[in-house]
Amino acid sequence: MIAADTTSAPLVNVTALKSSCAACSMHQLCLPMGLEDADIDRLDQIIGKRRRLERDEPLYKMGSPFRNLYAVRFGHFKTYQINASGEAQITGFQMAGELLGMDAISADRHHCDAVALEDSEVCEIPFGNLQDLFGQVPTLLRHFHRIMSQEITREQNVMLLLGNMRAEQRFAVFLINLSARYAARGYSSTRFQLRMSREDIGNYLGLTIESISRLLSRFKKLGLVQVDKREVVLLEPARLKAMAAGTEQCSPMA
Amino acid sequence: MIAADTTSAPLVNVTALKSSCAACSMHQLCLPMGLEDADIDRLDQIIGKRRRLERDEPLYKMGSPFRNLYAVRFGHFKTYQINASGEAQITGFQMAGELLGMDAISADRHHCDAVALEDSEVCEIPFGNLQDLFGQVPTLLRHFHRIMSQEITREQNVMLLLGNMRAEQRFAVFLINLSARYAARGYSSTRFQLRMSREDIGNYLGLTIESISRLLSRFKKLGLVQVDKREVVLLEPARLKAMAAGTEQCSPMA
DNA sequence: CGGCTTTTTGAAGTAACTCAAGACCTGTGG
DNA sequence: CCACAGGTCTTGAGTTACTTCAAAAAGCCG
Repeated sequence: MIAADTTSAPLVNVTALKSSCAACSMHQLCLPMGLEDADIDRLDQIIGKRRRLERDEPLYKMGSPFRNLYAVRFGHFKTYQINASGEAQITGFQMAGELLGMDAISADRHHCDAVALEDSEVCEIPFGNLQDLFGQVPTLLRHFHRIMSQEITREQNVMLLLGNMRAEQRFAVFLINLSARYAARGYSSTRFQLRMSREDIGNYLGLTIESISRLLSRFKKLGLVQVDKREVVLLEPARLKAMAAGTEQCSPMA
Repeated sequence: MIAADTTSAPLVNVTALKSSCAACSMHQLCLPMGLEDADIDRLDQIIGKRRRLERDEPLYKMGSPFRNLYAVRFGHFKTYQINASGEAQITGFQMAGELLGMDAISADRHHCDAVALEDSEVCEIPFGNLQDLFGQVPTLLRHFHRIMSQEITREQNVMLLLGNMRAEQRFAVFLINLSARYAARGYSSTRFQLRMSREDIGNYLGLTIESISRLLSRFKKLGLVQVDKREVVLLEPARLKAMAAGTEQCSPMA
């Protein structure tokens, strides 16, 4: 359907795919949030080309030089760090409207790898140009600070999760978090596809793939969720929320 | 020695304690890093009064309205989140030259508690004024972005630690991290005081106080460190670094 | 000193891991 | 279309790293 874009000549590609924030369905969640039309135009002018990625294709690698932030247009990504012994830790899953690459600002090099979980598209946002624009559009600057701050609080929440939650609570938090993010994008909050493997989920939550599988089975048996391959239905979101908050728990095989 | 300041009248206090970044020993690590003298002066003009805190005194609480960022002048702080079930997770320890409160920008409310670990002093940095200054001093803005980005990467490193390191590696990372930060401040990298309790360390590392105590005993027995109360000497920093990197490990009681 | 908190150490328990095997899916080529 | 190979997921059995519980030792401070 859209294969023509990817096979066309580069020049056409760049031109055809030049972004327009105003026309993008994500603009109320993304960088241009709250901007006036005139300012959105100015943002459009500095935003680079779109970039399409296949499943498993890296958007950037740890250590590569930092030039752009990326806004997810559609699809999903994961970001992960690799330690000295070669093991990975997934630090986040990103979906449409979310910004990638902010960890690279401090050292001018990317601090983690970002990989597409499915066929996806991003807008390249040349950071140098964005910085120039900050001086002219204070609203944009403020919103950018909010986005960075939000990333900080998101990570603090993950630290809380990894530092002192039991497996079932971690998993409930994970499901409820996805649910809320899909809801914010106009999708169902109770029925969605997991775009990542069980292994990715386990890695992100500091658990093994087997634990995730068992957790899913348990939640299924308890009537909390319905699962078919990667399709998930949250049957009892309220109880899941309570579990995520830590006010309710389910015994290990009631 | 400096008690006179705290007991003097408020007005005198504010005046006497008005900050001067140029004169501050931390200015090459803190917000004014890399600024020209003229710009440091402009920063000085917006920076609020200093605030002195006693051990265990809160700097801000979760949910309180966000007005200021804080730069630590001396002393140490911890920041922590409290979940619905009332348990805390320490998200960081801050020392001189480090910035507190960036997690509050996104929601205009503080997202965690910050508490002094010992008698400490901070500079209040009214965020509104700082934002005004960003438009006039681009260097300052860029450095601010670097600081926020650095906080993001720091937290990603903690996620890596909590998500897939064994207890001994976590603890080695913790010690090496403190060592490097003291070194950057001109203090010994091999001999320093732990400003936080064993319980705080355990909480931060996702371990129990008993585990920390056992780890310390083991490291002591292995000749890696010397410990007397809260005074720590790193006897084999190279091996500790290797453990932190994951390239070396010590068996559970060799 | 005496009461308090913090730290250490030991013994027992357990949540989650590892190992292992089989089921299930998915895509490829005959 | 089926067969088969390679990955992903599930389930079970046994192990273990860390926790929990408990008690004593050490430090702190009025």
